Amino acid sequence: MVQKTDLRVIKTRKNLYESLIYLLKEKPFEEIKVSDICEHALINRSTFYAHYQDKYELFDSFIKDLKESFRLELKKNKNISNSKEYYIEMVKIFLNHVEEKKDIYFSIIINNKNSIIMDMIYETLNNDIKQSLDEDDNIKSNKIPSDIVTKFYLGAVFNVGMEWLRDNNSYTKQDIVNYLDKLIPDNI
Amino acid sequence: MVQKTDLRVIKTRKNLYESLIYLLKEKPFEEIKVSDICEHALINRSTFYAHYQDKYELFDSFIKDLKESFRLELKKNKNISNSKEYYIEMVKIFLNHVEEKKDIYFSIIINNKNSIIMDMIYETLNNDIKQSLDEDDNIKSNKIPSDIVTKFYLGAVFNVGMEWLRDNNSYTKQDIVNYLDKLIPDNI
DNA sequence: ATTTATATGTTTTTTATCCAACATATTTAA
DNA sequence: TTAAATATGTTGGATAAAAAACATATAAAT
Repeated sequence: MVQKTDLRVIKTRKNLYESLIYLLKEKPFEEIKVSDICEHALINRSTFYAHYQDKYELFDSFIKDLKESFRLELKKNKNISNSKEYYIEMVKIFLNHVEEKKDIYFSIIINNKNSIIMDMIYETLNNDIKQSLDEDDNIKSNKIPSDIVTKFYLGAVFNVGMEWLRDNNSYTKQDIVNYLDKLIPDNI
Repeated sequence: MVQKTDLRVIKTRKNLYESLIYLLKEKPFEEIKVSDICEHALINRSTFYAHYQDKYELFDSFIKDLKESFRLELKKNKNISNSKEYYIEMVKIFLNHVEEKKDIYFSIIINNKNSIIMDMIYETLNNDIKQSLDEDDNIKSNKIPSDIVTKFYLGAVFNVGMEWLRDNNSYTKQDIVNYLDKLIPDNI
């Protein structure tokens, strides 16, 4: 049995994350000092260094956790990977996730860490599909190789989602879902 | 020199307060268990009891702190106590304070702890006037005794503010300030 | 009425965090 | 360019909080 993390550790990390997000809304990442983060988080600086080497490591760790939470949400998608329903469900989860944490994503975007989000999300989605393909042995046979089909729709869905994330106002979540529903053929 | 409180203590109390407020939005005070508060605050129950006897003491302490923060804001009012400007400024500070913490006040109100707020605010305002009268030796002489005048306008302003707090939608802060401006004579 | 489950308090030991002080680096001002 | 001010890392000792276990009390279920 995996023994669970000390509550104090959980709170310390939580506070540091939240402090970082808070400060990212105020000023660019490069201008944020470790001492700022600690001060706002009510964490002693020595404690900071007990957890992270520097603010970069904190940021990485934060992104890693964000990824993990996204991954967990994706896990709820029970459809088979190369089906229309799978992609539609995937994009819904993605949009909900981003909406829920829009403060965070917005902060990351205005700090020009755009590519980090893209990498993070793409990798998570991609792994999800991989795993789902492995678990699922009865994939419909097809003229086009399954991994090609996968990449094709993943790329498509991912790019539409990213566009929605960047340009936050033009379309509702439902719009996006509807568009994708029309774009993806019923039987892949 | 007064040595400052350990950061850990500050955070523990902060977490417990926030947890209480959070839970007060979900269910009535009487239904909230100490264990609920701790669980949501990520605080060990034994730590809770190191700070407070029970949830009632936590609540009292919370109200006390609320009062203190209100008192500090009031201190910024530099006008002399028995002047129109003083009362107008006082009501502005009061309205701002309530607006800023409306989540909290709302929670307290729906839990029928209305009288606690009223007592707390009235007492704070009243003390502020007392102190301000003490500090200020050149109060304008007047036919009516100064303390009567004080109680009169304090009661008036307080009651209007309370009405605004109770009935949260009918008037804007500016409305209230305007009405009071008309109701209070220019030279008291 | 008796069992079962939840909640309340309390205690001891272990540990994460705080604090304070220091040396070193980096930035800003004179 | 040098001095002053901020920021970064590190350390050892003090302490608040966590964990785990226990006894008691209250509420819910049988």
